[in-house]
Amino acid sequence: MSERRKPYPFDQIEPKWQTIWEERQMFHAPNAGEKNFDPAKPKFYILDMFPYPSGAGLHVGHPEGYTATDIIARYKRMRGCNVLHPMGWDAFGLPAEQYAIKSGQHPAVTTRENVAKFKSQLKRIGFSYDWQREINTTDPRYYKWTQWIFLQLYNSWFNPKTNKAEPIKSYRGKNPDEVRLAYVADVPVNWCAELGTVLANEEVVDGKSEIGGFPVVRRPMRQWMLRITKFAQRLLDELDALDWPEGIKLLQRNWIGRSEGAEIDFKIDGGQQKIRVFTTRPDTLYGGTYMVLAPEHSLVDLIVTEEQWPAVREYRERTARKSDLERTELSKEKTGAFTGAYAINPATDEKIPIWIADYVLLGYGTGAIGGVPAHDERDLEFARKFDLPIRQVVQPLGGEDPIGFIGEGIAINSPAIDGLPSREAIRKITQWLEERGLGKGAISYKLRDWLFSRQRYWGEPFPVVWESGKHRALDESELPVVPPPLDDYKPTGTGEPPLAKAKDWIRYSDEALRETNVMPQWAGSCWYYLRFCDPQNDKRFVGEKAEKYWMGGNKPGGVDLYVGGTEHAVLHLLYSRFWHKVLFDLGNLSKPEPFQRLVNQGIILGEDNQKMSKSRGNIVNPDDVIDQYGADAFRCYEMFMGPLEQMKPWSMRGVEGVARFLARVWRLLMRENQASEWELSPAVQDVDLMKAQQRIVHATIKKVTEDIESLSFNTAIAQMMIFVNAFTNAESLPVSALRTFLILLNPFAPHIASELWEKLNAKFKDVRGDMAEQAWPTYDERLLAEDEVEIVIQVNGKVRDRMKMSILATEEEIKSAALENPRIRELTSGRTIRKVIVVPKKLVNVVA
RNA sequence: GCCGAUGUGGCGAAAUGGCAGACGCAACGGACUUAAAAUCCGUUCUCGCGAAAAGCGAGGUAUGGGUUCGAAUCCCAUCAUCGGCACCA
Repeated sequence: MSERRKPYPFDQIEPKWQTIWEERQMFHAPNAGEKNFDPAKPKFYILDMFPYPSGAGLHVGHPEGYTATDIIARYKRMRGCNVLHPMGWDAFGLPAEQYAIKSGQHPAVTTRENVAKFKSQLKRIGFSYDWQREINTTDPRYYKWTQWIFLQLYNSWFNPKTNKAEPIKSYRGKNPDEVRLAYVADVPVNWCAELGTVLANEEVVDGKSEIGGFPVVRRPMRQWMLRITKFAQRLLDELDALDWPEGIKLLQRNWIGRSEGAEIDFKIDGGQQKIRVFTTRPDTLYGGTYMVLAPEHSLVDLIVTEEQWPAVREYRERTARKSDLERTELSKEKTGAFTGAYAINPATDEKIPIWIADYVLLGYGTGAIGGVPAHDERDLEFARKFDLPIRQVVQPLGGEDPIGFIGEGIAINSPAIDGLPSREAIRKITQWLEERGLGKGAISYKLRDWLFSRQRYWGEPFPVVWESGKHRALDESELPVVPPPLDDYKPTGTGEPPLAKAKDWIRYSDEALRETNVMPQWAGSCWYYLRFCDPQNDKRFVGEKAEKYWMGGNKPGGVDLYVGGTEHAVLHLLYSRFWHKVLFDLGNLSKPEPFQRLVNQGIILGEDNQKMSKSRGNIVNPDDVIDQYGADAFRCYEMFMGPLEQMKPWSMRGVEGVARFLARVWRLLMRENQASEWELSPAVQDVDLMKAQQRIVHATIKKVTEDIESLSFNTAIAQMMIFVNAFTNAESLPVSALRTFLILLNPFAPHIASELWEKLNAKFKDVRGDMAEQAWPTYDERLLAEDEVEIVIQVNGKVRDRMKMSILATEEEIKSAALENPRIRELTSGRTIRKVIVVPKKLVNVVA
């Protein structure tokens, strides 16, 4: 790099202040009982989504949200809050392990290196994290409690009567293993051969693994599951009171996917069994001309006839081989097989054929449907393909084609409900079914139970052992369960977890073997915000008092502001809420929700307006930016780019512009003497402010304060630029105005603000203390007001002239002044003035 | 296909019912300099009438309509881009 002279010595002052902050531990937030804890201060918990420390290091997208939260954190401290602003590492899981496998090093080693790199990068940006609270999900002192939470899930059940999680002891049924919130099931899972593990539905995108983009196939395996579906209704309802973007709430609602309808039992013709179906349109029951089971449905084996057996078996094998991708790609063409069996439509008492088809999913509803081809697109397509009868039972209100009509209309050909509009028909037929014991109203959710085990090495081991084919949870006292130091931790590829290779480790006792699956990546991040409240506690996952204090307040959610990317809208944010509710129900937490306010930062694109990626070569590394322009410029540019939540492209020119602004701030106070040393400018004097100066000082306080509160950092910076432009070239610079300005600047550019503050302190004795200890200034609305304002005069909405009026002028005075204005008179002459609208202090509109 | 977000100068953007383009970038001109960089000052939406400047007029916030004295902002329709879901019965 050329030895261009730096516009101001950021390369010296930035490390200097970072060292001072660290030495004095200025951003440590004391808990109750610690020294310097002030119970009079209100708490403010502001949280970033902690990163996966990948090998690539930080890119400029990470610090966008982090800078926003840091500004708020520093601002809130100056406003007298006790601010919890922590950082940690989400270091278990697939990305870390894939990287380790690629680089040939043990994940523990690469994780340690990556954490060190991320931490040093974050420190260079000057974030005011309380590093005493740093946590790492791969630390046994941390994952001990992740395992402990798993035990809480294992040892509890969801009581539908109380609508709460309760200790398993309160369960009165025979087999508690059927209701535990953590349970084992043989289920068709998303198996990714390349990654050697199963994945959660949420981790599969378009039939490929979210990480790596490898093919994923369906395959039945014995897995640990978490009964999140029991909480579907609460996860839905309790969204309402959260201050989250509506879009994110909607994503979660859609993911949970609640539908109201009915469950209806169809008798099998000539058999004892019943097949239960779920439908949102029980009013179309009379139109049910056939029935479809999911190919994997357990009743298929029992009902299939001799002659149809080969065709059914062939079809089932074919669908089982299909990956999710194929199943959706081939969705245009319906497939299926006839079982040879018949069911009785409970409304019409007609015999209808039972088919299997892969457009019916085992995991949703009851895994079976009554086919109503006239009023369902998919059923219609299926019926046409296989030549099944189509019977209209809903009459559209408009002139639409009744066949394939899926909207609401009037029930026809349905004796029990003929003539009723759809909604009423639904109510009536549901009642009709209930009276006859044929069905009942029901609610179904798209949300599935959470597949919680992974066949990998780099994750939390389960605190579970197996004894004569049965699982048993370990006692709390046996935690943490530490994984063995395996040399060969690569996935086996067979579905057997790598931990199975540790022959000594898995032998728990003569009778018992350890569970060899590990928990998924999301486990550690599900509760890390709780651990931050009390990270050193080795008696409890979080101390009661600490949790009450930091997660307290009068809203349902504990964290006051949570900033992170939209990509976690349904994964992390849903899982966290689920765990939180379980822990809350069991009496371990004081609030039902983790995060009160959520803000998503937008993605930062490369200079070419494309998503940053290695292959495009458009990645910007924060270290390079800081080398050239300094951390303060980096921070300010990240915020000046545009609204926080918006997607926006990076621009090095833009960084330069912001760096110029900071250099102007520096030179406003400092000048270079003949020995090329920086010294305080003689223009800085202890003098009173002129009226115009006072006005701009107070306008800047107002704008910056309000903009920080509304997270509009870009316009806050613009206002500070206006301030500097206004004071540049002033003959004398009142020290009080500069002090106020530096306080406002401090959350954005803390290094330069601290340094200049120190320079002022060295010469002027008017104020004591460090920059970071100063109180946030307040503004006086009276000092903002000008004596005179310019008022725009419009004729028919078009600006025709302006005039200066006293701020005190009445509406009447403004009106007559406008009408007397010669230009306006000229323009309105010969016309009748019909109306005059006066907006005080702003404008007059003459309607002629 | 369904749901959601966004659309304003050469570029990032501001203004959320009252002067469109604050602030910054870029470009151009000037000052300083032997020169350059840096810095400081100024100009820059489009078209028309002015020799030119000042000035004046008209148009302009994706497109077409509407509400209103007044619309980037509210309503309806269309188009484009981005994101999510996608046989969920």
